[in-house]
Amino acid sequence: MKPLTIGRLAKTADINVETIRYYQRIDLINQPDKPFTGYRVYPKETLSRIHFIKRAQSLGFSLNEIRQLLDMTDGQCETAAQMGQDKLHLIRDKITDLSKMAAVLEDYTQQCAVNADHSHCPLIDTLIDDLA
Amino acid sequence: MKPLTIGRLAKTADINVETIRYYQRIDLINQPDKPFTGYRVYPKETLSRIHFIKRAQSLGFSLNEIRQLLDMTDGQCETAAQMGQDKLHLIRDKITDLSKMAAVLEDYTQQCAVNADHSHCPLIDTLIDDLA
DNA sequence: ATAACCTCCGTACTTAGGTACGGAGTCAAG
DNA sequence: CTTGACTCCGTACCTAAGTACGGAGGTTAT
Repeated sequence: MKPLTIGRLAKTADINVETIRYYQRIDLINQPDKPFTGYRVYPKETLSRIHFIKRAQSLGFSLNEIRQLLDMTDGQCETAAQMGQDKLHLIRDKITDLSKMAAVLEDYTQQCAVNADHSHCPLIDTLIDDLA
Repeated sequence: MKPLTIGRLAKTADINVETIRYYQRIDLINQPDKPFTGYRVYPKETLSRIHFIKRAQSLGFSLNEIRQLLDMTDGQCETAAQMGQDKLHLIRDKITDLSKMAAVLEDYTQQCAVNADHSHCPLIDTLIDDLA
């Protein structure tokens, strides 16, 4: 197997080389030691880590929050439980909000379909108030 | 009732005056005409609009996406339906991902509680793989 | 063994979403 | 009728999350 250099890592993770370097700079992933000669080689765990980062990011977590989530999984099982709970609440809240949002949008698109009368979109204010 | 000047609007919406001005610059809300003398006065709809923006933002929508959502409610009922559907899918996907995330986190915190053995957090890799 | 490609590293630039500043005008309470 | 607070506007600055660049050196396919 070819050594997992930064370029291959980037390609595999479908992410920019510069982004990896950026993640290293901000200590999200750690940079393997540079061998006496040649290029740095990354362990496959780094790939998993990047996957996790990307997924968490797509869920609206900031890199700082993600760092916390990762630190949480990296050790210190004890102190972490509360943080897990906190994040969990955060996530549940997001889900609740998104569900409302989805309901409103569904309603909207449905009304749009039913109401061939396009002169007034009936949800202008409804959209806003229903979210409250 | 005192006229809704930018400062009062900001205070009511719990948002910075500068942010309102920023939203105006990027055409997210529109700036009322300046009277010959005196300050601009905002209609109460602007407040609803800001509420919507903030809420949508907290759901992970960018200001650009929010502009689209708002344009959608502001007129052009017809062309908008598809966009509503698209957003809906996007939201549903987010919900799905968040649910998985929540499940994993729940599992994690539970294991943490059960496993008084804090020397190894059992979910380091699980967390990552379970998300796939 | 040499061209084509990759890595390394520092530095600089970019976009999104704001915040801060400063001077000039406006308003309102004492 | 003045003093303190607010508005207006332009411009500049800030953080997060990258992206781009460029030269010097390492590596690999032909």
